[in-house]
Amino acid sequence: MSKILVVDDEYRIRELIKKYAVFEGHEVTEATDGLEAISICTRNQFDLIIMDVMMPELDGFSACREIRKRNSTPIIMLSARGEEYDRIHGFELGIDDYVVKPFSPKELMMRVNAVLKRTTLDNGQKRDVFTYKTLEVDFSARIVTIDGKRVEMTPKEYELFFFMVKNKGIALSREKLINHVWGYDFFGDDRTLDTHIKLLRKSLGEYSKCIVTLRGVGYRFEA
Amino acid sequence: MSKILVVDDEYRIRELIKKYAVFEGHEVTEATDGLEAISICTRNQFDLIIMDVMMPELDGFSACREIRKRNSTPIIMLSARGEEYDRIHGFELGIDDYVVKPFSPKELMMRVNAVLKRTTLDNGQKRDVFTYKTLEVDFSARIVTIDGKRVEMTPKEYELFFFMVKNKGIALSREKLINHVWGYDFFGDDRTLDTHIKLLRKSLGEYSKCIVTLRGVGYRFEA
DNA sequence: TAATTTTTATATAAACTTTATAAAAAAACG
DNA sequence: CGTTTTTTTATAAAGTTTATATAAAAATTA
Repeated sequence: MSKILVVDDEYRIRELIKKYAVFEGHEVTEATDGLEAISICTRNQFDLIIMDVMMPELDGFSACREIRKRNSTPIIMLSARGEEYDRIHGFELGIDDYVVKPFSPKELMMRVNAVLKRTTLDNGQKRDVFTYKTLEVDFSARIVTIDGKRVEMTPKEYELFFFMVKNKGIALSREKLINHVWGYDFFGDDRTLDTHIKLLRKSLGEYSKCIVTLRGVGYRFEA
Repeated sequence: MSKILVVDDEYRIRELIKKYAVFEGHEVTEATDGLEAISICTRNQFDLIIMDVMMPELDGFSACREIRKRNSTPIIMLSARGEEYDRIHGFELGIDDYVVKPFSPKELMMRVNAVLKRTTLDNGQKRDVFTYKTLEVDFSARIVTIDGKRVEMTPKEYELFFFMVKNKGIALSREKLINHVWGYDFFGDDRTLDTHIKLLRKSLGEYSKCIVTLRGVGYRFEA
């Protein structure tokens, strides 16, 4: 059983999806446009969002972007054939899958279950995953992947990276980073952090630029 | 849960907003006019202010301006259709959003949540952001943007600017600025501050005029 | 012993301060 | 008042310092 948010301005579509999803044992919440979807998402945590691209008030892409600023709930997009092909296929927005309208409810449900399976652990708990383009950080499994390929990281690299990702968009002072990764009783060399940042950047390849140096302060992870 | 201040002279409107906001899990404080709003704001810190434009004693715009002199709490304005279109849409007062009266409580709540989400970090903490026209200073991220474009600043520029913005509208003596940015043990040249003010003004472009020279005293940031 | 972490040493790039000069404002003076 | 002098701030450029990146060696840990 998963909590699903269905976002579509057409009542008929919402009901159709709801019917099938409830039949599969899921709990469904509805929203009629992007604005409402965002509003609901700020108050509730869903396991999956099914969202139409074309909607009044606020379109699906914009809503998706807004929602992703807060959390990384999996999103399946519904779109008319040929509609915004690039944006759906691009990883920019971190869309997990898409279904072309008109769709067969059966096919949609297959995709829904596939996504849910990806984001659910064997023990039924939800995976805590951060996604940005082709970079995936699985906090539950302590696994980082780029383009689907596993990125090996040493314990210190993990700690440093996870802390930065968890605090993305926030300026982190060298002191804060050291205190968190090495502990408050670390009196080591000042270059230790640099070295680990260097190793981390090397591991991150093309995403190394996400770690921004804040001269005189520390570092910040941007995504 | 956020702390919201509702400012409107009509009891019915206040109660309506309060009912919905409390339902969404927020904590609501009420004020009946601009004067009272300012008074309350000097004693309390809110996460959001919902304020009517037309009020006795002191109108919403004036109150907004006064409040913004002290802090940059997000503000949503309520206005009758066609009322002061320019001032609401202009960035002058730094209004975050507006809703036309009569409004649907549902729509207002969506906008409330949208604004609150914008000002909340991933970790749930409030983002510390200052906004004036198209100038945005994100203290949490240590990022300055103008027209949405990033403005790169050196550490000293940041320190100087952040201190001035935090003390906007206040005359800051050269001594005070130097003590804060360079520390009390700085015995450098007197031109050092000038040079950094110059660099800062260059970075600020059109907003350079916000840094006013107070001959014989120091500088003041105006916004 | 291999993997990982820390330290050391050095390079490099960025940022800071000083110097010198120009410009502007205020004060002094006739 | 208008002009000159003094004081203060603005600006540009050169010189100096500092912070971080990087490589490699040493130490630690598993």
